Amino acid sequence: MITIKDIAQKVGVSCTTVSNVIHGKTGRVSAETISLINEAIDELGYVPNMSARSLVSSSSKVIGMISHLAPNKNESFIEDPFHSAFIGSIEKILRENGYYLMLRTVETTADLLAFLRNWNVDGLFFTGVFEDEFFEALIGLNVPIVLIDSYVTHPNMCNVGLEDYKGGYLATRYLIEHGHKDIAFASPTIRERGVVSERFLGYRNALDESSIPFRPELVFQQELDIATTLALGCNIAKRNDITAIFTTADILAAGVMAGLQQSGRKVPDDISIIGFDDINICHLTSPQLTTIHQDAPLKGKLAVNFLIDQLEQTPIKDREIILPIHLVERGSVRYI
Amino acid sequence: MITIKDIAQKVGVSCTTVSNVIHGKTGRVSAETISLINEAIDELGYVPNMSARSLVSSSSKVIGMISHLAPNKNESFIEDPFHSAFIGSIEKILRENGYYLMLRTVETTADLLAFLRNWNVDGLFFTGVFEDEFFEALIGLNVPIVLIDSYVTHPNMCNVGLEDYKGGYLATRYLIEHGHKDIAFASPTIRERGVVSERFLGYRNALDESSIPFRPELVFQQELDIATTLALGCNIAKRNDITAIFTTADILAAGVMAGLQQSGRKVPDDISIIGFDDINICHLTSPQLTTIHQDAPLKGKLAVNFLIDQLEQTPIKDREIILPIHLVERGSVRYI
DNA sequence: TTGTAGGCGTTATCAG
DNA sequence: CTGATAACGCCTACAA
Repeated sequence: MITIKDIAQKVGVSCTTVSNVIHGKTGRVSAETISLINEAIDELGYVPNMSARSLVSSSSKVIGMISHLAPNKNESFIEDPFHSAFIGSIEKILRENGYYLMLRTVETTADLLAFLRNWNVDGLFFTGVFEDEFFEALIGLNVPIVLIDSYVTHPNMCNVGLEDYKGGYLATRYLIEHGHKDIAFASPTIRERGVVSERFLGYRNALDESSIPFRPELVFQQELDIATTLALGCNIAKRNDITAIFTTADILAAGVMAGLQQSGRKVPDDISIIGFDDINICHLTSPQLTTIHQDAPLKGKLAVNFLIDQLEQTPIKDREIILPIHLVERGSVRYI
Repeated sequence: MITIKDIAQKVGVSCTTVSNVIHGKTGRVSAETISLINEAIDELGYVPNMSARSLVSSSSKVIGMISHLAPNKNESFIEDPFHSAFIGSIEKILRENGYYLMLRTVETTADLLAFLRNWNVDGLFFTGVFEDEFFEALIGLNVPIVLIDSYVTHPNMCNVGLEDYKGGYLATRYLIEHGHKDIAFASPTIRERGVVSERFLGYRNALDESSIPFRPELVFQQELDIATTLALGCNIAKRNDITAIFTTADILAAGVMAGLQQSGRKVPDDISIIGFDDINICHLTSPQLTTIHQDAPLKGKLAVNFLIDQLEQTPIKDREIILPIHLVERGSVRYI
C-alpha cells in the first residue's frame, strides 16, 4: 500500500507538505514541489486510506441509505420497484462528490446507532419515515438526514417529497370528470402523516368537492406484493358497485388490473383504473396505465444535493422540496 | 464516542484485556473480569470503530457490490428489475455475518482499484462480467471475488450461475412441442461467453434437434429499456413469419408482449411468447407469462456464502454453483 | 516554505 | 491472567 509517507520520501519532502498539497492547501508550497508531488502521486498510484482519514477527522464520507424493517418481516431491501429507481441516481451523485454509499437495513434504533458509530457515518437517507418511536430516535442524532417521501419534518432534517395531496386530488377528479362516482381507493396501509394519507386526503376532497359521498367500504388497504394485489383485483371484479379505482402505486395498479382481467373484467370498459408514480410498468399493461407522474431520478438528485449542502455547511434556504406531479393520460380510464 | 479505553477505565483493566474479551480470546481472562467488561460495554453502549479496526488489521468488513458502467452511458445502478432482486438478499446475509455493503459504480479499472484501496475492501461482487480488459484487471486483484451470472472463470474467483443453456433449450423445446417452428430469439446483445450466449446456444440446439433450420433474421438483439422492447413487439407484430418468441428476460418479454398487443396482435392466439427469470411481472401481464424460473434470493444467498467462505478461509470444495432452472407454464404459449 | 510530533481507536506482541 | 507499547495512515498544531 502506497502511503503519504512513500510519496513524501520519493519527492524528498515531509508528510505534511504532501498532505497539504493533496488538500489543496497549496498557499505555502512552491509550485515546483506541488508538481513534483502530484507526479509522484500519479506514478506511485497513491490513493488515500479512508479509514485513516476517518479516524483522524471524524468524517468518513460514508453515507448510509437506510431501510427500516419491522423486526419480524423477512422482506428484501428493495420491495417496490419504484423505491429502487433512485438508488442509482443517488449513488452517482454521491460518488461525483467524493462520498460512498452504504446500504443498510436496520431493525431497531440500536441497530442504527451502532451502524452510525461503526463508521462515523456522515449522513443518512431514509424513505417513508413515520412519526413513531423510530423517528423520535432520528431527531436525536447529530447527523444530517434527508427524508424522502416522509411527512414528518424537523428543523434538523431536510425533506424531499411530492405533491401527494395534489396527486390524489388530480387522479380522483380526473375519474370524476370521466363520469365516475363509485371510485375505490386502493393503497398500502394508510398511516398518519404518511405519503398515502396525503393522497387519500386528495381523494376525499375531490369526492367532497363533487358532492360524492365517501364510502369507507371502497377503501382497500393491503400489502404491495403481487399475490395480494392480484387477489384484490379478483375481489373487486366480483362487485358491481365500483366503476373506477384510484391506486397509490403503479405496481399496485398493475396487480389489480391483472386480477380484474384474469377475472374476466375489461379495463377500462368495465372498470377504469389510475395509478401513481409512472414507472416503466405503466407501458407494459394493456391498456397502458393512466397515472400520476413523478420524476424519480430528480428526486434522488435533489435528495443528494440536500445532503451535500448540509454536509458542506452550505447555507440552506429551504429545508423542503416538493416536486410537482402531473397526470399522464393513457388508456386505463374511460368515460361513462 | 465511547472507546475501548473508556470501558477499560470503568472496569479498571487495560485496553488489551477489553479487546481480548471483545474478540472472545477469553482463555486467559477471569470469568469475573469478563462479565464486568461485558456489563460495561452494554452500559456505556460501546460500539467498535470500524475505521480503527480497518486501519490496524487490513480487513475492513466492507464488501463492494460493483456495477461496471461504460464510461459514456448514463444508466442508473439498477436497470433490470431482476438485478435488484437479490441485492436485498445479499445485504441481509452480509449483515448477519458482520459485513457491510457498499454500492459502487466504476467506469474504469483505475476507479475500481482506487475504491478497493480507499476502504481496504474485503471482497467484491460482480454481475455479468465478460472476458474483456476489465476482467483481466480483476484477476490481478488479491481480493475474493464472487462472479454472478458470468461465464468467465478463474481459479481466484467463485461463480454463481444458472443453467442458462438448459433454460434456453427447455424454453425452445417447449415452444417446438407446442407446434412452433418459426421461433424468434430476442435478447440484449449476445456477447461471447455471456449468459445470453448460453441461452442462445440452448435455443440453437433445440432447433437443431428438431431439424428446424436456424434463421438468423429471427434473432433480435436490443437494449432492455421499455421503449425499445415495445418497439420490438410492434415490429414483430407486422411480420407473419413468426409464431413464437423466446425472450431471455421477463422484462423484455413483457415489453414485447405489450408491443404486440398494442399493435393488435393477440398473445398467445397469434403469437406465443416465453420469458426468462420468473420475476413478479410475469403475473401482471395478461395472459400471464410462461417463463423459465430461477431463484434470485437463493442466488444472492449462495453468492454471499461463497464470499464469506473465501473471507474466512473456509476450505471451498467447488468454486462454482450452477442453480437449477425449471419451466413455469402459464398462459402465454399455445398449441398450433 | 517546510518539518516535527502527537494522537485518532484498535490490535498484536511480548513482557510481567 | 493482565498490562505496556508500538504500529496502522493520516491530519493538524506548532515550530523552524
